[in-house]
Amino acid sequence: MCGALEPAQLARLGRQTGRREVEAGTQLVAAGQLVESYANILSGVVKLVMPLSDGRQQIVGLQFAPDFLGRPFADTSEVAAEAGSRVRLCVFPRSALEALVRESPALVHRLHRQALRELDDAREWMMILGQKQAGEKVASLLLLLSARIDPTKDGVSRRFELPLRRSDFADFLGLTTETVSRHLTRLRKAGIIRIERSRLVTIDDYDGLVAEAGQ
Amino acid sequence: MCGALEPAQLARLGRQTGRREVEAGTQLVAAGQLVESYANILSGVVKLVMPLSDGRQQIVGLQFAPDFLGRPFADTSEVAAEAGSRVRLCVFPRSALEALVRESPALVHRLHRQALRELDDAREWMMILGQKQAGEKVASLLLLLSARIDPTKDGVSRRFELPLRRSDFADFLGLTTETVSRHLTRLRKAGIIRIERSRLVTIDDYDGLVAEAGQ
DNA sequence: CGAGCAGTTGATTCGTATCAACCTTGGTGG
DNA sequence: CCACCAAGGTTGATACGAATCAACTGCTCG
Repeated sequence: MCGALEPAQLARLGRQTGRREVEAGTQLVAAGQLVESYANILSGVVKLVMPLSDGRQQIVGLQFAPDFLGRPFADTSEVAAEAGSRVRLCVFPRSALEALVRESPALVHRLHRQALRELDDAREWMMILGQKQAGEKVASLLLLLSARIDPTKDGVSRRFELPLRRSDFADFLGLTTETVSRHLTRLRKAGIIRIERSRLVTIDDYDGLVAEAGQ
Repeated sequence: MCGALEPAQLARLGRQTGRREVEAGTQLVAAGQLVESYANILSGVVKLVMPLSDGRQQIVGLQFAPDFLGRPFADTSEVAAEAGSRVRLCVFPRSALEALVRESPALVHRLHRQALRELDDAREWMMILGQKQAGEKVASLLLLLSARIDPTKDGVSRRFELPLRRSDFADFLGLTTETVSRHLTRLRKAGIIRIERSRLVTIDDYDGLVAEAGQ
């Protein structure tokens, strides 16, 4: 985010920001709560979760570095934010953001673009949730994670640590942990991926995985 | 949208706009196409559709009057727009919008707010697609339509014309037309709704419908 | 070493898709 | 005005995929 700011503004913001580092599972923002601060993600993955009163919940978005975290101009949002992995944040108060927004049109534009990107992501996942079956869903999520965890190398054969548990997969994909596990096993037995210690994934057959995801 | 403009800007925009009225089913924007014009919806319902190469498709949003239609600052969007009912539009060229945006921060803010609202809508539907079962999905969509088609009377016992076919219900909810039909019949036999000529719905038991939707 | 959580695997149930027949509605032309 | 037709919608029988319930394994941490 800070890329859109003037040096003077950056310096001013710097005086008001704080670093924060939290463990996986930490609740960053509760649902329906008015937020008094915003943050940029420096590293790690944040889950955006919508709970239903009976315990069911849906993960409606994942945010990676260097995404902006928070909801400017929001009355209230029914979305909670939770650290999916160990997360480092750069936090600053609501007032600081609002002051910057008043004087920097470029920043507003930047925030608008992120909102549009999140909208595209959300719609892509509506597609996956509504139309795809379990195997395609699991493959699609692996592809998403592989693309966003380490965007540097975007070639074939990747290896990365899953920032989510099986139950997070399930909550994202509208499945159960058992079904997620079965389909991961199926992909493993098909030689498309390898799994070590249940969290470390290697994609051996990238095109195969894309085919499994149904484009 | 025009509420955010100065009178002088409005007059200037007025000279460049045109009215357009289309039948249900008309393709307004094709998927993956760069749009050269924008529009405001004056009446009717527009479906936002994401197609998959094998024929499956997901409706990822519905837009009602007076929503803004189009995608400012978009590189390309994979979303197509199609008239769900007879639709009246107020169309204006891309250049007109861009000129206005350059000089009116209020307009940018307005567009940003709409994007955030659409994001909330999309996430709400991720929740419904991922977590709810067929009966809850159908009830939820009836509630959505009843709330947005005629926002004037928001009390109990409403009556309105569905702007969507059963197959649109299915594409929105990730179901088949048969399943949609079965659950509408179930709601009808339970005395919660009435259906005339398959398109005209009356909600007789609003609280019952909310309960069916699972909040 | 034992407790507890995460993950896997198996047996069964249940909800929705699929396939198929039929009904309804609205439009068209004789 | 009515017969016909096509598209949209409903209903029924069956198949299939994912949820559920349950047992078990492996890991991590006190």
